[in-house]
Amino acid sequence: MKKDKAHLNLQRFLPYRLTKLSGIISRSLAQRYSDQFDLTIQEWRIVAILGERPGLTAREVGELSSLDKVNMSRAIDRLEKAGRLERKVIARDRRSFALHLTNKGEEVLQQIIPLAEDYEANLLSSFSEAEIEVLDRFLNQLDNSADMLSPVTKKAAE
Amino acid sequence: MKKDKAHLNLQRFLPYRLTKLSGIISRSLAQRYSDQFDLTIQEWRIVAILGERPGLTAREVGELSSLDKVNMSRAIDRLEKAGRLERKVIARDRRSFALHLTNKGEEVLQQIIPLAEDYEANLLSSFSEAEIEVLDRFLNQLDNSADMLSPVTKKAAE
DNA sequence: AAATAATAGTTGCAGATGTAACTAAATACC
DNA sequence: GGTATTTAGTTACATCTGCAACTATTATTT
Repeated sequence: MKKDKAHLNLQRFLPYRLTKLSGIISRSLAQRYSDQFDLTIQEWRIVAILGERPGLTAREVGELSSLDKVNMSRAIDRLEKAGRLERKVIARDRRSFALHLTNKGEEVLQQIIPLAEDYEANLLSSFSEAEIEVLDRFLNQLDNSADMLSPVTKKAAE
Repeated sequence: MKKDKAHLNLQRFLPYRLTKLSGIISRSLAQRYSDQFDLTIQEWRIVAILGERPGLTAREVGELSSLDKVNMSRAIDRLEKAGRLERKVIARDRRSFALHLTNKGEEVLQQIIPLAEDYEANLLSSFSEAEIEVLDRFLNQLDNSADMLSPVTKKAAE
């Protein structure tokens, strides 16, 4: 009698597909950032956030960039040493600093933004406007489901 | 005169969104696999592939699971030590082995498949059948674009 | 068929990353 | 107001990961 074995096609398994896709994209972007600006992806995220909202603390930037505090601490160190970011003392809370891009940091950001936008546009070049909106909605739906399915996490990073 | 600074909203940046999403999903799945089966995601991929196609070599499994040869070598070691996989000598090429799941490995696979399918179904619970097809197409389109945009890579893993 | 190049897989090492412990400061509690 | 608890950020340590060098075997070249 034939045993009914369950089968699973990995190549069609959504978590695998997403991880693979995001890996390819991340490696490709990391390469560009690193080659041209000596910038890691973590640093890029921080710079991007601070460009929009200067003066946030490490914790706040971390929340917006999905980086935990250890990652933040290290990336901020590197950015500061590279002269791209500075910490300003906050009077009312001397545990944290207000983070600001320096001119140098701002310059990097201004150079890298078109590059990032260009990359994104290329990724989406086969999508119509309407499809991009649908994709956007799909990603939000997946985010929501994924959050629901996540064990309650004490990670600071979300 | 106002400086025209470029802005970029990280939260809406597709590579960021994909990385974040895939990270949440991967961590969540890794947790489950690890808790219940003491299995890493790499090992899971290998087991899943071998369940469908026993007898492949490490290189072949690696291609199908996007794992490079170093990752493969290590994961195969762990699976073998756990008694979940065995290597069989191939007469015509003594550099490689034919990989097979043991009964133990097959058992793990049979237990884990429903869990994985259940997780995926939950991820997609807010999607209609038609939407799932669209999502599938979108992911393929993104894969294609991402591949085009990747620097020619000698990675064995794709 | 000897020499050369290519391939499969392993291992050493270095850098990256995550967890947990730690310090300093702020907040809550009594 | 003083003690206990929580929070922001840093650091130490252990693990993971990726690259490059290596071994063994097979394929190619001449």
